Amino acid sequence: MIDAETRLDEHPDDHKDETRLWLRLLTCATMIESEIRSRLRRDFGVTLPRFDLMAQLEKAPDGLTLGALSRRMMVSNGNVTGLVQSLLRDGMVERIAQPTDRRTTSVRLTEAGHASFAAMAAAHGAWLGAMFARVPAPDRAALMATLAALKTSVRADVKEP
Amino acid sequence: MIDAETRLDEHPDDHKDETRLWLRLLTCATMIESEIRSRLRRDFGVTLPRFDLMAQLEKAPDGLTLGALSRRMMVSNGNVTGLVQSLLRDGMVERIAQPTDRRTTSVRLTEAGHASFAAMAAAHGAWLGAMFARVPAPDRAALMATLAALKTSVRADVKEP
DNA sequence: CGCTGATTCTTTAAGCTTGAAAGAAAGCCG
DNA sequence: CGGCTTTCTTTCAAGCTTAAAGAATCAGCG
Repeated sequence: MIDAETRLDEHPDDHKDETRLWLRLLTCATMIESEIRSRLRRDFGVTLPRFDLMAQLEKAPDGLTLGALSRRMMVSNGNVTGLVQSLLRDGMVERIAQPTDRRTTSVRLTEAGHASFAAMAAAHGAWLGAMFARVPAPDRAALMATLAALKTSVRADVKEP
Repeated sequence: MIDAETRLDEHPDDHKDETRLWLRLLTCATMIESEIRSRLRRDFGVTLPRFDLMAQLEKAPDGLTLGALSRRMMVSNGNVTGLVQSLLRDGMVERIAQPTDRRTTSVRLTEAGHASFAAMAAAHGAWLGAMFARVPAPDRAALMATLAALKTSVRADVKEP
């Protein structure tokens, strides 16, 4: 039993540590996301998914295809279809005719969309600044680096069968 | 303009750093959550919210009220009602008569629920172990600590007007 | 040219989620 | 005791989300 117990000390099979770490990460993300969601609704009458979509378009002045939006937002294709349709109704985004490939339809922010997003982005940044305020600057830098490593680690595991 | 520029160097008003940090945290959480969601569906035919609810009950052998479940899972009350109803139909949980307070209804895992959850939890732990495998152990410890600080920081900001 | 397969978007059904409102039950207090 | 507040659960509408299936287009190839 020495082998089993020795391995247990250093590489426990129950993965309790990883599970706790994951739950803590999830708790932080959920807390922040819930708070941002409710503030966006309260102060701007907008849902979080629509804000996220507009944020992607803000970073791409030439517009994005629905597929590109789907990949960047890490949501399904059909999801993006519905979000774009509702943003079209509200006049926040517009479609761009695509002569080269008629399967794709690109989308970009309208003037109204840019203006609306600018106001929300300012508040959004201020909220995050306040939420992170009590985390020391060096810890933030370390967090940024470790999360990059985690992203790489997860991606490697997902890609391998 | 010296004041403004000086302040900009040390406390930029756009909160770009905090926003990037938040987006990276969100990306990690979303990647892991999506992967776990699809594996739970593929291997066990169960949805992530139901797994989460069963995980809470597993940690509370005496059962939990719906309100306690709602707070621990950080979701709305009505959400828990629906999840419990569908788990009741599947025989995974059972209600406990509560003589002291007839407003509350406690819920706990059935035998079938315990057995079903045990199999899923083992796989769940193994998945997380693999996803975190490429993150060095010291970094994990630091991550754990910094996330605790972040949790405190966010909670403090949320509670204050 | 026509065929085949891949890509892209849309649609559909089922389930999840919130926020708000309603109802039931308990506790408090004059 | 009666009224008030709080707590807990449920219901409801609107919107989000996924997975899977379908439709349209493109690209390559015989």
